[in-house]
Amino acid sequence: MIEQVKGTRNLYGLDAQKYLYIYDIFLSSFNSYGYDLIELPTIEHKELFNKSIGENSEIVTKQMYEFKDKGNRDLVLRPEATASVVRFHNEFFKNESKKYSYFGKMFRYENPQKNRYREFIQAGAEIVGTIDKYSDLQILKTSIRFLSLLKVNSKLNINTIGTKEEREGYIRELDKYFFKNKNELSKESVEKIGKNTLRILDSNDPFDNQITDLAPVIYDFLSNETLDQYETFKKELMNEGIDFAENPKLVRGLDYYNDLTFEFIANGTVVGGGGRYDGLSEILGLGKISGVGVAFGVDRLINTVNSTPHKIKVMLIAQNLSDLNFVSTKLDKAGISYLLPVRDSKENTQYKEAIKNNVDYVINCSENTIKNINNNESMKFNISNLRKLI
RNA sequence: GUGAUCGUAGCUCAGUUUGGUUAGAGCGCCUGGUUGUGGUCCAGGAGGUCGCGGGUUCAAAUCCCGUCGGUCACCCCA
Repeated sequence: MIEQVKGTRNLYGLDAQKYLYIYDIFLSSFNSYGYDLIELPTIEHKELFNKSIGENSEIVTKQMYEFKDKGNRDLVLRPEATASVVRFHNEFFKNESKKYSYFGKMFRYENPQKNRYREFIQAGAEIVGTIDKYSDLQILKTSIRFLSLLKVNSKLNINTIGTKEEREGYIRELDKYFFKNKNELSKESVEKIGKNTLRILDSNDPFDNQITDLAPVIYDFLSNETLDQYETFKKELMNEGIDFAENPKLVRGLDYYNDLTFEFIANGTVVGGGGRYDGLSEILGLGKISGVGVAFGVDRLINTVNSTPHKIKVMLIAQNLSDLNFVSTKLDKAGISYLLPVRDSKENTQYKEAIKNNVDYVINCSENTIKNINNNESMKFNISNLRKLI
Protein backbone atom coordinates (compact mmCIF):
# COMPACT_ATOMS: atom_id res chain seq x y z
CA MET A 1 0.00 0.00 0.00
CA ILE A 2 1.24 3.47 -0.83
CA GLU A 3 0.68 5.59 2.22
CA GLN A 4 0.22 9.30 2.30
CA VAL A 5 3.24 11.51 2.83
CA LYS A 6 3.88 12.26 6.49
CA GLY A 7 2.26 15.40 7.77
CA THR A 8 -0.08 15.86 4.81
CA ARG A 9 -3.81 16.03 5.10
CA ASN A 10 -6.75 14.83 3.04
CA LEU A 11 -9.57 17.26 3.56
CA TYR A 12 -12.78 15.43 2.78
CA GLY A 13 -16.38 15.43 3.86
CA LEU A 14 -17.11 17.81 6.70
CA ASP A 15 -13.50 19.06 6.73
CA ALA A 16 -13.76 19.92 3.04
CA GLN A 17 -17.04 21.74 3.69
CA LYS A 18 -15.36 23.71 6.48
CA TYR A 19 -12.47 24.54 4.17
CA LEU A 20 -14.88 26.02 1.63
CA TYR A 21 -16.77 27.84 4.36
CA ILE A 22 -13.58 29.41 5.71
CA TYR A 23 -12.37 30.28 2.22
CA ASP A 24 -15.71 31.96 1.42
CA ILE A 25 -15.70 34.01 4.59
CA PHE A 26 -12.04 34.87 4.14
CA LEU A 27 -12.71 36.25 0.65
CA SER A 28 -15.70 38.24 1.79
CA SER A 29 -13.81 39.57 4.81
CA PHE A 30 -10.61 40.59 3.04
CA ASN A 31 -10.78 40.50 -0.76
CA SER A 32 -14.17 42.21 -0.67
CA TYR A 33 -12.72 44.93 1.56
CA GLY A 34 -9.86 45.93 -0.72
CA TYR A 35 -7.27 43.38 0.31
CA ASP A 36 -6.73 42.16 -3.25
CA LEU A 37 -6.30 38.43 -3.43
CA ILE A 38 -2.92 37.32 -4.72
CA GLU A 39 -2.08 33.75 -5.69
CA LEU A 40 1.62 33.49 -4.99
CA PRO A 41 4.04 30.84 -6.19
CA THR A 42 4.56 27.87 -3.90
CA ILE A 43 8.26 27.72 -4.73
CA GLU A 44 10.63 30.58 -4.05
CA HIS A 45 14.37 31.14 -3.91
CA LYS A 46 15.78 29.90 -0.65
CA GLU A 47 17.45 33.25 -0.15
CA LEU A 48 14.10 34.98 0.28
CA PHE A 49 13.47 33.18 3.56
CA ASN A 50 17.06 32.95 4.75
CA LYS A 51 17.11 36.70 4.78
CA SER A 52 13.58 37.47 5.93
CA ILE A 53 12.81 34.89 8.59
CA GLY A 54 16.35 34.91 9.96
CA GLU A 55 19.31 32.56 9.57
CA ASN A 56 19.08 31.43 13.18
CA SER A 57 15.40 30.63 13.22
CA GLU A 58 14.46 27.00 13.29
CA ILE A 59 12.23 27.46 10.25
CA VAL A 60 15.28 28.25 8.15
CA THR A 61 17.83 25.95 9.76
CA LYS A 62 15.69 22.82 9.96
CA GLN A 63 12.22 23.15 8.56
CA MET A 64 12.39 24.11 4.91
CA TYR A 65 11.72 21.73 2.07
CA GLU A 66 14.77 22.52 -0.06
CA PHE A 67 15.77 21.31 -3.47
CA LYS A 68 17.80 22.26 -6.49
CA ASP A 69 15.92 22.42 -9.77
CA LYS A 70 17.37 21.33 -13.09
CA GLY A 71 18.80 24.82 -13.62
CA ASN A 72 20.70 24.41 -10.35
CA ARG A 73 18.64 27.03 -8.55
CA ASP A 74 18.35 26.75 -4.74
CA LEU A 75 14.63 26.60 -4.23
CA VAL A 76 12.32 25.93 -1.31
CA LEU A 77 8.65 25.24 -0.77
CA ARG A 78 7.53 28.40 0.96
CA PRO A 79 7.25 28.16 4.74
CA GLU A 80 5.19 31.36 4.89
CA ALA A 81 3.98 34.05 2.52
CA THR A 82 4.73 37.51 3.89
CA ALA A 83 8.18 37.65 2.30
CA SER A 84 6.64 36.68 -1.05
CA VAL A 85 4.09 39.46 -0.80
CA VAL A 86 6.84 41.96 -0.08
CA ARG A 87 8.89 40.60 -2.98
CA PHE A 88 5.90 41.03 -5.29
CA HIS A 89 5.05 44.49 -4.00
CA ASN A 90 8.58 45.74 -4.51
CA GLU A 91 8.77 44.36 -8.01
CA PHE A 92 5.50 45.84 -9.29
CA PHE A 93 4.21 48.51 -6.89
CA LYS A 94 7.30 49.84 -5.19
CA ASN A 95 6.07 53.39 -4.69
CA GLU A 96 2.50 52.57 -3.82
CA SER A 97 0.70 51.44 -0.71
CA LYS A 98 -1.45 48.40 -1.18
CA LYS A 99 -3.43 45.77 0.63
CA TYR A 100 -3.13 42.11 -0.21
CA SER A 101 -4.68 38.86 0.88
CA TYR A 102 -3.58 35.32 0.17
CA PHE A 103 -4.82 31.82 0.87
CA GLY A 104 -2.61 28.85 0.21
CA LYS A 105 -0.42 25.94 1.12
CA MET A 106 2.74 26.39 3.15
CA PHE A 107 5.35 23.78 4.02
CA ARG A 108 7.46 23.18 7.08
CA TYR A 109 9.38 20.01 7.76
CA GLU A 110 8.54 19.25 11.38
CA ASN A 111 6.94 16.39 13.21
CA PRO A 112 3.17 16.50 12.89
CA GLN A 113 0.79 16.64 15.80
CA LYS A 114 -2.57 18.18 16.59
CA ASN A 115 -3.02 21.42 14.65
CA ARG A 116 0.38 21.01 13.09
CA TYR A 117 1.04 19.61 9.64
CA ARG A 118 3.96 19.63 7.23
CA GLU A 119 1.74 20.86 4.45
CA PHE A 120 -0.65 23.40 5.89
CA ILE A 121 -2.84 26.24 4.77
CA GLN A 122 -2.41 29.84 5.74
CA ALA A 123 -4.79 32.67 5.00
CA GLY A 124 -3.26 36.07 5.43
CA ALA A 125 -3.52 39.75 4.76
CA GLU A 126 -0.86 42.42 4.43
CA ILE A 127 -0.77 46.20 4.11
CA VAL A 128 2.47 47.23 2.45
CA GLY A 129 3.94 50.61 1.56
CA THR A 130 3.80 53.85 3.50
CA ILE A 131 1.68 52.95 6.47
CA ASP A 132 0.89 54.08 10.00
CA LYS A 133 -0.81 52.99 13.21
CA TYR A 134 -4.16 53.23 11.47
CA SER A 135 -3.00 50.44 9.16
CA ASP A 136 -2.23 48.30 12.20
CA LEU A 137 -5.69 48.95 13.55
CA GLN A 138 -7.31 48.08 10.23
CA ILE A 139 -5.58 44.73 10.08
CA LEU A 140 -6.76 43.90 13.57
CA LYS A 141 -10.32 45.10 12.99
CA THR A 142 -10.64 43.15 9.76
CA SER A 143 -9.18 40.07 11.41
CA ILE A 144 -11.64 40.32 14.25
CA ARG A 145 -14.52 40.65 11.80
CA PHE A 146 -13.27 37.58 9.95
CA LEU A 147 -13.06 35.50 13.12
CA SER A 148 -16.43 36.64 14.37
CA LEU A 149 -18.09 35.81 11.04
CA LEU A 150 -16.56 32.36 11.44
CA LYS A 151 -18.05 32.31 14.95
CA VAL A 152 -14.62 31.53 16.37
CA ASN A 153 -14.30 32.60 19.97
CA SER A 154 -10.83 34.06 20.14
CA LYS A 155 -8.76 36.15 22.48
CA LEU A 156 -6.45 38.86 21.15
CA ASN A 157 -3.02 39.19 22.73
CA ILE A 158 -0.80 42.11 21.83
CA ASN A 159 2.65 43.36 22.58
CA THR A 160 5.26 45.73 21.27
CA ILE A 161 8.81 44.61 20.65
CA GLY A 162 10.09 48.07 19.74
CA THR A 163 12.55 49.01 17.06
CA LYS A 164 15.43 46.80 16.06
CA GLU A 165 17.90 48.92 18.02
CA GLU A 166 15.76 49.02 21.14
CA ARG A 167 15.25 45.29 20.92
CA GLU A 168 18.99 44.66 20.55
CA GLY A 169 19.61 46.54 23.78
CA TYR A 170 16.93 44.49 25.47
CA ILE A 171 18.33 41.23 24.13
CA ARG A 172 21.77 42.09 25.47
CA GLU A 173 20.35 42.54 28.97
CA LEU A 174 18.20 39.45 28.61
CA ASP A 175 21.23 37.41 27.56
CA LYS A 176 23.12 38.56 30.64
CA TYR A 177 20.18 37.74 32.86
CA PHE A 178 19.58 34.28 31.40
CA PHE A 179 23.30 33.50 31.43
CA LYS A 180 23.40 34.35 35.12
CA ASN A 181 20.44 32.02 35.72
CA LYS A 182 21.33 29.33 33.26
CA ASN A 183 21.50 26.65 35.94
CA GLU A 184 17.80 27.13 36.59
CA LEU A 185 16.79 26.95 32.92
CA SER A 186 15.88 23.94 30.81
CA LYS A 187 18.60 22.80 28.44
CA GLU A 188 16.50 23.84 25.44
CA SER A 189 16.34 27.36 26.78
CA VAL A 190 20.05 27.45 27.62
CA GLU A 191 20.81 26.58 24.00
CA LYS A 192 18.86 29.65 22.88
CA ILE A 193 20.91 32.11 24.94
CA GLY A 194 22.72 34.41 22.57
CA LYS A 195 21.04 32.86 19.54
CA ASN A 196 17.31 33.07 19.92
CA THR A 197 17.08 34.75 23.28
CA LEU A 198 13.62 36.25 22.93
CA ARG A 199 12.04 32.87 22.40
CA ILE A 200 13.11 31.76 25.87
CA LEU A 201 10.38 34.09 27.06
CA ASP A 202 7.56 31.98 25.70
CA SER A 203 8.91 28.68 26.95
CA ASN A 204 6.19 26.44 28.35
CA ASP A 205 8.44 24.93 30.97
CA PRO A 206 7.10 25.91 34.41
CA PHE A 207 10.64 26.15 35.86
CA ASP A 208 11.70 28.37 32.97
CA ASN A 209 8.68 30.52 33.67
CA GLN A 210 9.88 31.19 37.21
CA ILE A 211 12.97 32.72 35.62
CA THR A 212 11.25 34.47 32.73
CA ASP A 213 8.65 36.00 35.05
CA LEU A 214 11.46 37.87 36.82
CA ALA A 215 13.40 38.67 33.64
CA PRO A 216 13.89 42.23 32.47
CA VAL A 217 10.74 43.51 30.79
CA ILE A 218 10.99 44.86 27.27
CA TYR A 219 9.08 48.03 28.09
CA ASP A 220 12.03 49.29 30.17
CA PHE A 221 14.19 49.28 27.05
CA LEU A 222 11.87 51.08 24.69
CA SER A 223 12.09 54.76 23.86
CA ASN A 224 9.38 57.12 25.01
CA GLU A 225 8.36 57.55 21.41
CA THR A 226 7.80 53.81 20.95
CA LEU A 227 5.96 53.55 24.24
CA ASP A 228 3.77 56.57 23.48
CA GLN A 229 2.79 55.11 20.14
CA TYR A 230 1.99 51.81 21.79
CA GLU A 231 -0.11 53.48 24.47
CA THR A 232 -1.94 55.49 21.84
CA PHE A 233 -2.58 52.32 19.89
CA LYS A 234 -3.98 50.58 22.94
CA LYS A 235 -6.30 53.54 23.55
CA GLU A 236 -7.52 53.26 19.98
CA LEU A 237 -8.27 49.61 20.51
CA MET A 238 -10.23 50.46 23.63
CA ASN A 239 -12.09 53.24 21.85
CA GLU A 240 -13.05 50.71 19.22
CA GLY A 241 -14.31 48.40 21.93
CA ILE A 242 -11.79 45.76 20.97
CA ASP A 243 -11.09 43.34 23.78
CA PHE A 244 -7.42 42.46 24.18
CA ALA A 245 -4.83 41.31 26.67
CA GLU A 246 -1.31 42.64 26.87
CA ASN A 247 1.41 40.01 26.97
CA PRO A 248 4.94 41.43 27.30
CA LYS A 249 6.38 37.98 26.60
CA LEU A 250 4.70 37.63 23.21
CA VAL A 251 7.62 37.74 20.79
CA ARG A 252 6.67 35.76 17.65
CA GLY A 253 9.03 33.48 15.81
CA LEU A 254 10.05 35.49 12.82
CA ASP A 255 12.93 37.95 12.91
CA TYR A 256 11.42 40.65 10.79
CA TYR A 257 8.81 42.00 13.19
CA ASN A 258 9.05 45.30 15.02
CA ASP A 259 6.75 47.27 17.32
CA LEU A 260 3.31 45.66 17.23
CA THR A 261 3.00 41.89 17.50
CA PHE A 262 -0.25 40.05 18.15
CA GLU A 263 -1.86 36.66 18.30
CA PHE A 264 -5.39 35.33 18.25
CA ILE A 265 -5.92 32.38 20.55
CA ALA A 266 -8.89 30.05 20.38
CA ASN A 267 -9.32 26.87 22.42
CA GLY A 268 -5.79 27.24 23.69
CA THR A 269 -4.13 27.30 20.27
CA VAL A 270 -2.86 30.17 18.25
CA VAL A 271 -5.18 30.41 15.25
CA GLY A 272 -3.65 33.57 13.86
CA GLY A 273 -0.88 36.02 14.43
CA GLY A 274 1.07 38.82 12.93
CA GLY A 275 2.60 42.17 13.42
CA ARG A 276 4.43 45.09 11.98
CA TYR A 277 7.47 44.55 9.76
CA ASP A 278 9.05 47.84 8.77
CA GLY A 279 12.48 46.29 8.32
CA LEU A 280 11.61 43.33 6.14
CA SER A 281 11.92 45.06 2.82
CA GLU A 282 15.29 46.48 3.71
CA ILE A 283 16.54 43.12 4.96
CA LEU A 284 15.69 41.80 1.51
CA GLY A 285 17.68 44.62 -0.06
CA LEU A 286 14.59 46.14 -1.59
CA GLY A 287 14.57 49.56 -0.01
CA LYS A 288 12.66 50.95 2.93
CA ILE A 289 9.04 49.88 2.73
CA SER A 290 6.85 49.26 5.74
CA GLY A 291 4.27 46.62 6.30
CA VAL A 292 1.84 45.05 8.69
CA GLY A 293 0.16 41.71 8.33
CA VAL A 294 -1.74 38.82 9.79
CA ALA A 295 -1.78 35.11 9.01
CA PHE A 296 -4.35 32.56 10.08
CA GLY A 297 -3.79 28.83 10.37
CA VAL A 298 -6.62 27.50 8.22
CA ASP A 299 -6.09 23.93 9.41
CA ARG A 300 -6.44 25.14 12.96
CA LEU A 301 -9.61 27.00 12.01
CA ILE A 302 -10.95 23.86 10.34
CA ASN A 303 -10.35 22.04 13.61
CA THR A 304 -12.15 24.80 15.49
CA VAL A 305 -15.16 26.02 13.49
CA ASN A 306 -18.57 24.47 13.32
CA SER A 307 -20.24 24.66 9.97
CA THR A 308 -23.24 22.92 8.60
CA PRO A 309 -22.39 21.20 5.34
CA HIS A 310 -24.20 22.19 2.19
CA LYS A 311 -27.20 19.96 1.99
CA ILE A 312 -28.57 18.72 -1.30
CA LYS A 313 -32.29 18.32 -0.76
CA VAL A 314 -33.43 16.43 -3.84
CA MET A 315 -32.56 13.09 -5.35
CA LEU A 316 -33.83 11.72 -8.63
CA ILE A 317 -34.62 8.06 -9.08
CA ALA A 318 -36.07 6.19 -12.05
CA GLN A 319 -36.45 2.78 -13.59
CA ASN A 320 -34.91 3.85 -16.85
CA LEU A 321 -32.31 6.33 -17.88
CA SER A 322 -34.40 8.33 -20.30
CA ASP A 323 -36.88 9.25 -17.54
CA LEU A 324 -33.97 10.27 -15.38
CA ASN A 325 -32.38 12.37 -18.09
CA PHE A 326 -35.66 14.05 -18.98
CA VAL A 327 -36.22 15.28 -15.42
CA SER A 328 -32.61 16.14 -14.72
CA THR A 329 -32.54 18.39 -17.78
CA LYS A 330 -35.64 20.19 -16.46
CA LEU A 331 -33.98 20.78 -13.09
CA ASP A 332 -30.78 21.96 -14.77
CA LYS A 333 -32.75 24.61 -16.63
CA ALA A 334 -34.48 25.62 -13.41
CA GLY A 335 -31.14 25.86 -11.63
CA ILE A 336 -32.05 23.36 -8.93
CA SER A 337 -29.31 21.04 -7.68
CA TYR A 338 -29.97 17.36 -7.12
CA LEU A 339 -28.37 13.99 -6.60
CA LEU A 340 -28.44 11.13 -9.09
CA PRO A 341 -27.99 7.46 -8.29
CA VAL A 342 -24.39 6.38 -8.82
CA ARG A 343 -25.53 3.78 -11.33
CA ASP A 344 -28.59 2.26 -12.95
CA SER A 345 -29.63 0.10 -10.00
CA LYS A 346 -33.06 -1.18 -9.09
CA GLU A 347 -35.56 1.24 -7.70
CA ASN A 348 -35.40 0.12 -4.10
CA THR A 349 -31.62 0.44 -4.08
CA GLN A 350 -31.93 3.97 -5.40
CA TYR A 351 -34.49 4.77 -2.76
CA LYS A 352 -32.17 3.49 -0.07
CA GLU A 353 -29.37 5.58 -1.54
CA ALA A 354 -31.60 8.66 -1.20
CA ILE A 355 -32.18 7.89 2.46
CA LYS A 356 -28.50 7.32 3.03
CA ASN A 357 -27.67 10.67 1.42
CA ASN A 358 -30.03 12.40 3.77
CA VAL A 359 -32.12 14.21 1.13
CA ASP A 360 -35.57 15.53 1.93
CA TYR A 361 -37.29 14.81 -1.39
CA VAL A 362 -37.16 11.96 -3.85
CA ILE A 363 -38.39 12.60 -7.34
CA ASN A 364 -39.46 9.38 -8.98
CA CYS A 365 -38.92 10.33 -12.59
CA SER A 366 -40.77 7.29 -13.90
CA GLU A 367 -43.88 7.95 -11.79
CA ASN A 368 -43.58 11.73 -12.03
CA THR A 369 -43.96 12.18 -8.30
CA ILE A 370 -42.19 14.09 -5.55
CA LYS A 371 -42.08 12.28 -2.25
CA ASN A 372 -41.22 13.88 1.07
CA ILE A 373 -39.02 11.27 2.64
CA ASN A 374 -39.64 12.54 6.16
CA ASN A 375 -43.43 12.09 6.17
CA ASN A 376 -43.95 10.00 3.02
CA GLU A 377 -46.36 12.52 1.48
CA SER A 378 -46.39 12.40 -2.29
CA MET A 379 -47.39 14.95 -4.88
CA LYS A 380 -47.24 15.36 -8.61
CA PHE A 381 -43.84 16.43 -9.89
CA ASN A 382 -43.49 19.74 -11.64
CA ILE A 383 -40.99 22.53 -11.20
CA SER A 384 -43.33 24.93 -9.43
CA ASN A 385 -44.39 22.28 -6.90
CA LEU A 386 -40.75 21.50 -6.29
CA ARG A 387 -39.85 25.15 -5.84
CA LYS A 388 -42.49 25.51 -3.13
CA LEU A 389 -40.85 22.68 -1.22
CA ILE A 390 -37.19 23.62 -1.32
C1' G B 1 15.66 16.50 15.89
C1' U B 2 13.48 13.73 20.63
C1' G B 3 9.82 10.67 23.17
C1' A B 4 5.16 7.77 23.91
C1' U B 5 1.56 4.91 21.48
C1' C B 6 -0.92 2.51 17.46
C1' G B 7 -1.11 -0.09 12.29
C1' U B 8 -5.48 -7.14 11.01
C1' A B 9 -11.69 -6.68 5.46
C1' G B 10 -14.32 -0.23 3.00
C1' C B 11 -15.18 1.24 8.62
C1' U B 12 -14.89 -0.10 14.08
C1' C B 13 -12.30 -3.77 16.19
C1' A B 14 -11.21 -9.24 18.35
C1' G B 15 -7.01 -12.52 17.79
C1' U B 16 -0.54 -10.79 19.56
C1' U B 17 0.68 -11.71 26.49
C1' U B 18 1.76 -17.97 26.12
C1' G B 19 4.05 -18.73 17.80
C1' G B 20 0.54 -24.08 15.75
C1' U B 21 -5.92 -26.16 11.18
C1' U B 22 -8.45 -22.90 5.40
C1' A B 23 -7.34 -15.27 10.07
C1' G B 24 -12.73 -13.79 12.70
C1' A B 25 -17.09 -10.49 14.29
C1' G B 26 -20.35 -6.30 13.79
C1' C B 27 -21.54 -2.59 10.46
C1' G B 28 -21.13 -1.43 5.32
C1' C B 29 -21.03 -3.33 0.13
C1' C B 30 -23.03 -6.74 -4.02
C1' U B 31 -27.01 -10.36 -5.90
C1' G B 32 -31.94 -12.43 -5.46
C1' G B 33 -36.45 -12.30 -2.81
C1' U B 34 -39.81 -9.53 0.63
C1' U B 35 -41.57 -4.69 1.77
C1' G B 36 -45.22 0.93 -1.51
C1' U B 37 -46.56 3.22 5.84
C1' G B 38 -40.30 1.73 0.32
C1' G B 39 -35.37 2.89 5.90
C1' U B 40 -37.78 -3.81 7.51
C1' C B 41 -36.90 -8.78 7.12
C1' C B 42 -34.90 -13.47 4.66
C1' A B 43 -31.23 -16.11 1.71
C1' G B 44 -26.73 -16.04 -0.75
C1' G B 45 -22.03 -13.57 -2.12
C1' A B 46 -17.65 -10.60 -2.85
C1' G B 47 -13.82 -8.50 -0.12
C1' G B 48 -7.54 -9.45 3.80
C1' U B 49 0.26 -8.58 0.43
C1' C B 50 -2.33 -9.07 8.98
C1' G B 51 1.59 -1.33 6.82
C1' C B 52 6.36 -2.71 4.34
C1' G B 53 11.34 -5.26 4.51
C1' G B 54 14.59 -8.45 6.87
C1' G B 55 15.65 -12.08 10.89
C1' U B 56 14.61 -16.29 14.47
C1' U B 57 11.78 -21.02 13.91
C1' C B 58 9.71 -27.23 11.45
C1' A B 59 6.01 -23.18 11.75
C1' A B 60 5.13 -15.86 12.50
C1' A B 61 -0.72 -11.49 12.46
C1' U B 62 1.79 -13.25 17.11
C1' C B 63 8.91 -13.10 18.92
C1' C B 64 13.40 -9.74 17.32
C1' C B 65 15.53 -5.69 14.19
C1' G B 66 14.78 -1.98 10.66
C1' U B 67 11.55 1.10 7.99
C1' C B 68 6.98 3.76 6.46
C1' G B 69 2.45 5.84 8.12
C1' G B 70 -1.39 7.53 11.98
C1' U B 71 -2.24 9.86 16.83
C1' C B 72 -0.24 12.69 20.92
C1' A B 73 3.59 15.46 23.38
C1' C B 74 8.54 18.07 23.44
C1' C B 75 11.23 21.38 20.27
C1' C B 76 9.29 24.93 17.14
C1' C B 77 5.29 27.46 15.19
C1' A B 78 0.03 29.22 12.02
